[in-house]
Amino acid sequence: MRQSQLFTKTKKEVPKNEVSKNAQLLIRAGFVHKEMAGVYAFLPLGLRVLERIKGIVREEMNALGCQELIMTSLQRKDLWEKTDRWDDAKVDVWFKSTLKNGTEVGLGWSHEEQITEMMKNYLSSYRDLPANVYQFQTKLRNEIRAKSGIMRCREFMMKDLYSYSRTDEDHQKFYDAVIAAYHHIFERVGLGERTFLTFASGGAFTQFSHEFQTVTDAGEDIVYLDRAKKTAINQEVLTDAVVAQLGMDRAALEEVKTAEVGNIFSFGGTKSEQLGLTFKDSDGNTKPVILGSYGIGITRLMGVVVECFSDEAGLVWPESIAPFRVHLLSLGADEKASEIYDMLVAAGIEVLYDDRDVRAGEKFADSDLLGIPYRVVVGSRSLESGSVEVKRRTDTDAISVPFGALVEFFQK
RNA sequence: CGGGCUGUAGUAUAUCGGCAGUACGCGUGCAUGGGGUGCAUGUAGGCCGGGUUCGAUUCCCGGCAGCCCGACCA
Repeated sequence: MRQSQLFTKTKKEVPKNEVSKNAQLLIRAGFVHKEMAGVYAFLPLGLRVLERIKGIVREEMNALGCQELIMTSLQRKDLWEKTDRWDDAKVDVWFKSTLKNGTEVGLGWSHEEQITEMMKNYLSSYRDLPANVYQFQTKLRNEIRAKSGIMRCREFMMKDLYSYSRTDEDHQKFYDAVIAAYHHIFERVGLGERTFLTFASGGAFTQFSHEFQTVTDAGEDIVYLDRAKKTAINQEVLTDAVVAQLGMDRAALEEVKTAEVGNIFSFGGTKSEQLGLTFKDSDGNTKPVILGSYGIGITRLMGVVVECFSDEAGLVWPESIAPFRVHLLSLGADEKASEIYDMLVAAGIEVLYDDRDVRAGEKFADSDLLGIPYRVVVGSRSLESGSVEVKRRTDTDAISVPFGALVEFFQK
């Protein structure tokens, strides 16, 4: 894409009243627009990052044999009454509205009830199981206090997966496979080393749920980390008994601040019974479907990446989720730069080409702010030497690559 | 939901109970052209409502909005 055609602009000033690092940088770089507290629009560059994260998650979900669908934001009241979660006293994040005919509807803050109710239409025999479905959906939650930029919003993108299994054993097997897939996802977005499987409250259904917690000061959770085991215990369930049960040594646990990027739950058959989701097993008996739920906050994940990798000059995107792979800068060498741009694009490399008529300093500063992994500079020096300067966003020095070797450089 | 702070051009900020200033941005011109360049010039502002006052952007009250701390957070 030619940068002269990108409608967004960068800003030098940090937005007033915006303390969170991720929001400051994403707004300055033109990745997001803040509509109101906890509500952000994703602009072209931000959307590209979001889509790349979704792409990785989608690949991993599909590899588990999950099927993608999308539910609705408007939800029926009667569904939520079945599990006693319509009452504002029970769930305090509801946005609710009323149809013209007086019918009350809820705006989806979660889709467990709705999706499970729908699945009743399709799951009636053990032959229909297992079934695993997921979606990327905008969740609407009336948070009392939105904060931390895009990390805790009233409107945000979540991937939620629901598993329907025949037996506890089948369920457990899939649950473990999801854990492995989640590790893989966080690895791929660059957060693998600092993301830990964490034992957390299981609510009414099981003793523990599992969270994926990423170490960052921008987080809201406190977990106790066993680095050797790559697992942690959320402060909310930390007791001597729990530490002993999990075979950890309390003295070895390290207290760290983290952000929750994923959360997975086993519901057993309880929720299915509440909702009437049963199946006929091969022995002729009617049994509740065993249910699991698995979430990843896509927009929050993007915020956490920003928090973890950015520096004083701006954003730093891991290659796997960067909006573009290459940022091509023309310094008064538009003809040659355009030629290189066409060549790279033809080779299938995603390039943002800064073809604007602005000062070199501004181009460099913007390039650092946008955080695209590779910067390629074409200028008078290039024209003399027949090569371009290539620099990684995370490096301080550039290397020289001949014009003819450039495509190959980015293809490996 | 408890507590605290704040609302001045598109953005970031200053001043003041009596003509609202600066920087960035945006427009124009000239110069410049490898780390947000220089000079000149133009553009644009007091969140909303009420009160006090000769006069309110400033003081008071209410509303709305934003930020922070805590609580909350399948």
